[in-house]
Amino acid sequence: MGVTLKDVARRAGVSIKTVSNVVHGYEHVTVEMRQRVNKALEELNYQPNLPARYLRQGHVSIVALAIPFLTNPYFSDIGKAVVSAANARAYTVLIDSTDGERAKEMMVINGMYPHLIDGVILSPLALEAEDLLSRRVDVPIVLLGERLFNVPYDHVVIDNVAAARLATSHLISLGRTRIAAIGAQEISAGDTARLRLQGYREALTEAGLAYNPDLVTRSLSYDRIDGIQSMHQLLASGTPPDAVFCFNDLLALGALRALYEAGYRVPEDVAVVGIDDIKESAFSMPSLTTIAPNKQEIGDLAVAFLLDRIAKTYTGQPRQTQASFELIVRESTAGRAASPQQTSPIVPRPE
Amino acid sequence: MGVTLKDVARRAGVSIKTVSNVVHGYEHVTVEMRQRVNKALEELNYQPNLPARYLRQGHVSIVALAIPFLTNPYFSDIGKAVVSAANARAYTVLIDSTDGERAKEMMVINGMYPHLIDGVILSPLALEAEDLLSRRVDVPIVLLGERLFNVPYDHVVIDNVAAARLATSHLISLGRTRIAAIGAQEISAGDTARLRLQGYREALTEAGLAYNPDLVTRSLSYDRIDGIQSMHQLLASGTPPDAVFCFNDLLALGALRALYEAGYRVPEDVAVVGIDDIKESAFSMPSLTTIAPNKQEIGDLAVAFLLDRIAKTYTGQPRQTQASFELIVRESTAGRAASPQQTSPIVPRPE
DNA sequence: TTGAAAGCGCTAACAA
DNA sequence: TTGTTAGCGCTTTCAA
Repeated sequence: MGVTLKDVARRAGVSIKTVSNVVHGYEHVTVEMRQRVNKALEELNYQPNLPARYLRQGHVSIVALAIPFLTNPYFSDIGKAVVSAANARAYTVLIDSTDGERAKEMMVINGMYPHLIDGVILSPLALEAEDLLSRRVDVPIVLLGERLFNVPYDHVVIDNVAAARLATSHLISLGRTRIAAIGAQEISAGDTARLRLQGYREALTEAGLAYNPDLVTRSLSYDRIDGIQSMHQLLASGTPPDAVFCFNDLLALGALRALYEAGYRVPEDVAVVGIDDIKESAFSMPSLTTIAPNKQEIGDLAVAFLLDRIAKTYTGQPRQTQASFELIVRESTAGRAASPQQTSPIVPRPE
Repeated sequence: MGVTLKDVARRAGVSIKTVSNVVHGYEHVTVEMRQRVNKALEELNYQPNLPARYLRQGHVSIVALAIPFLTNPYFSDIGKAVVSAANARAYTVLIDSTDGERAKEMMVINGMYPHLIDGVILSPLALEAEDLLSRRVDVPIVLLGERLFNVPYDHVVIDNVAAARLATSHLISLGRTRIAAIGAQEISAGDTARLRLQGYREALTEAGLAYNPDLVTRSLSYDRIDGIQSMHQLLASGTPPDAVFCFNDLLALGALRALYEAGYRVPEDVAVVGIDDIKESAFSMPSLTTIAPNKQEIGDLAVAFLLDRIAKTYTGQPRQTQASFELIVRESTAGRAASPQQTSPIVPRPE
């Protein structure tokens, strides 16, 4: 196997403990000892055996991040944010994708890597509240996203109602009146859709516009293809909308694609807004106006909550925090006047 | 801490070994014993302590995958492929991003997670051959991509020269003669650019077209923004190209964006081809013709090579394999006649 | 300031 | 078929 403390100790002619002390930067070691040990360490290229250390210490300084899809740019952005937040606190992140399957999410919450991680940050898609309530392992969990609020775990979200209201209001401010919504879902599927639909309706009401169910399409998943289908459906209906609020960027990019296929001009004929601010949205044709959640803030908050729980620095009631977001106006609503990749953030008005 | 084998043994009134036998599905255990143990296992919700097992066994059934950028869709696709290949062989994957920084790549090859992983699949960007040659740890490594061929490690690639030749030939077959190339690099930066440029030139020569350096642009990185800049540069030059071969999809998507900004029609005025087949390319406007490397095959091969090395099933000379690839023709070269996404049923468009 | 020894939870060799 | 025990490499008392 590898080089052990024992090997180093023998080489340096000292005890194991002394080597361990040097490795850990323990203060009270004579300079001469320290030099001798460091020399042996270097010569033998000692690498600590982490499993052994973990076995002894009982914790591992690793957290898992479980997201539905690694290849969804929103989630890979979140992944990046979590990794950087965790690294800043000397934690390693093990990234896992659940494919939105309940079975995999169950494995995540019920100790997929027993004793190999100190905690989990989970963005659930299929899990039900009872799954979380009946779990038998006690590894700390922090939840991300708009599902499972009635469950005793720390949770990081954005204010979806406010975000949707801001997006819709922006379309209204352009003078649009037939504003469609893409991405509604049956109640059972989750809360994201419900909250965003609520924000959409609130903005309409506030502006004195009637809510028209014919302008709202449903889709099970939130991928580009769903946006394409929904948009085609809206265009095929009697009177096409003059604006669309899509419940995420991938849907919006699909909608742009469908409008392109059908020969509509964006934003002249139809203005489009999304939510997520994935990188691609700054480069689509036209570039996409969107709500940008502060992803780094989401990562920072989630890691902070989780490490609190792990260290038992905080043992109180479950906390729920909302990360900030902003509207980024691009060509899909402002036309070519908007500089494509530049951001012109509009901060939501305080509640 | 958690529930241990000892706890279970006490509960079931048997020895630790018997419990261990049951946990591992050892054959020679009486039914009655097995039942008693399973009951205790269930009641106590036993979770094996992996670090302890690893310490004992000396290996961990985990491999690391180190890619430059998690948020680059090509690499997240590769990540997905590697994870599925590894899972199929009962291995867990720890995904890491190096940001293309030499320091981080050095950490990866020099035992970032000592004893916590059995091997590494690395897609190097900044590392030099000597870095790999002088490393002192002996964790198996498999290399991905077009760098560092003169180094004694297993390596999975695609035939870049052939791929570039195919892409360029496709443009030639459309009758284009002023074919530009976006993504060339100084020699030092790596081999991808050199090989793809070589394939481009071979295709030109084969067709009796002259190589024109003015039609070749350089870019340090391969992001959308680089494609935008290069394309603008080409358009600003005296006579604009009638086709462009971009050295990856992100460059090509940037080029599409620049053509859109400048008011050119694709493919009528300028045809565009990329390499990578990231998901977004099927949905861009127009959708992007591209070379699709078989990413699952890349993942399968890399994992197979690595597990061979870990198990010492293979200890011979370093192996180098080329994964297959294919040309996917979409709108950016075939026009609206091409079906935009191979997979999707598109609702017919009015006019 | 340094050393000796116990023990983390597990598996494997050996005994019964 | 089941039990006992040693030891993986480390950290942590406790002594010296």
